[in-house]
Amino acid sequence: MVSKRTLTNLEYALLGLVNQAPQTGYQLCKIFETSPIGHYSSSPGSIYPALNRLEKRGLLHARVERQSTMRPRRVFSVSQDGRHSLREWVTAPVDKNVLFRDEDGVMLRFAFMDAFLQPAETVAFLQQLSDTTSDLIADLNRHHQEISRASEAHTATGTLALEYGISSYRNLARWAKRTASKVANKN
Amino acid sequence: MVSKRTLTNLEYALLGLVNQAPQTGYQLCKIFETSPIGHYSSSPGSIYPALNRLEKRGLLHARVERQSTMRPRRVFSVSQDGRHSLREWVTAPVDKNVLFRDEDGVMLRFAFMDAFLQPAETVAFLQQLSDTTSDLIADLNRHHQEISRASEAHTATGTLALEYGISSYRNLARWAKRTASKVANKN
DNA sequence: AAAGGCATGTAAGGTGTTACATGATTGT
DNA sequence: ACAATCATGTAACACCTTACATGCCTTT
Repeated sequence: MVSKRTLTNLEYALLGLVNQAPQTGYQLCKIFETSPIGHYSSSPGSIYPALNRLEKRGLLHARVERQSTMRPRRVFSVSQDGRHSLREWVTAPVDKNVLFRDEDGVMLRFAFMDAFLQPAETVAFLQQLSDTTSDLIADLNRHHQEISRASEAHTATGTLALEYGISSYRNLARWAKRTASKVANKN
Repeated sequence: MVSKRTLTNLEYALLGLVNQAPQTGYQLCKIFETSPIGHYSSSPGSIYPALNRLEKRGLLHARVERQSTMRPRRVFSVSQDGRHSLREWVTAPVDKNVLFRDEDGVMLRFAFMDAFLQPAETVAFLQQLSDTTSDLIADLNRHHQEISRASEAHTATGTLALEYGISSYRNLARWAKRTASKVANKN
């Protein structure tokens, strides 16, 4: 049994990008700089160490070019184990607590999903996401009622911020349903 | 000139909560456990060290009860410096990059805002938030067009995830405007 | 007198951030 | 020859997470 340690979102993002096409660390840095993938700063200082970790764990394989020089160039590609890890990550159930604590991570999974899943499976994921989100909304509504009933030292803007949170998840649920139809109708 | 080091969101959250009412570390732990404030796990292992840091920097003051025993109890309240820090944090302009990288932090600022600002100032903040969000949406739309035009190795779900991001900021802009009216109409 | 909630803390480990350092290649 | 860009890496630092340890107080 391989070590079950889970990866960070950054590591999964790298794995997912390399899975789309083999890349060097520098190219991956550029992608993070120029595209809104995740909300990381993601400078070389985090990316190269992450790539090295992934290589050490055997999820990524590096083909070394310019080998003789002191500044070799490494082109990464995803190994079997890496693809397996990615698939497990992408297909994991959408847990309510995970959704609450790490919505970015859930969307990251979705973004890399179509390298692994059939449209029908993607639709199922979106349906599950929509359901879990509804559960979360119910929780937040309960909390909203509680702080309204007991007029605590809870501030006005505090309540309004909570309402934003709720509207935010409503938007997620709407998007998930809309997108599920889109994907389904493309066959 | 006092050290300008900025605090973490957790530290600001603690400062803001203690500003609403003096609290012990344990009570603050309970608040994080039972309410959807921020998306932290926020167990004792992060809260107590954070409180100690804030005390060391003179932003929080602890009144010690049960002093003679080996397990004293500390009730925290916010110092002048602490209130000043909070006010500066809350009233800082809404920067586009900050909004993109740390939306939670911006909403946290809003949640603690009414301890410091008049309704009119809160409305101004929301207006600024709405404008900055529109800028961000424009950026994301540009990026969306780019990846549509150049049909790269960009995946279908990747594009859909980007669309979620855009819808998400649209929802934020809507909320900001709606909430601005609400606050304005309450005088 | 035992249980459970109140209350505070430490230690190990991993990760992200910033800033810095360095070498290779390409274009002008 | 020089600058810009390609390309990789390290070091210091701070923070969060998890797990663990400990003691006080109230209720039964």
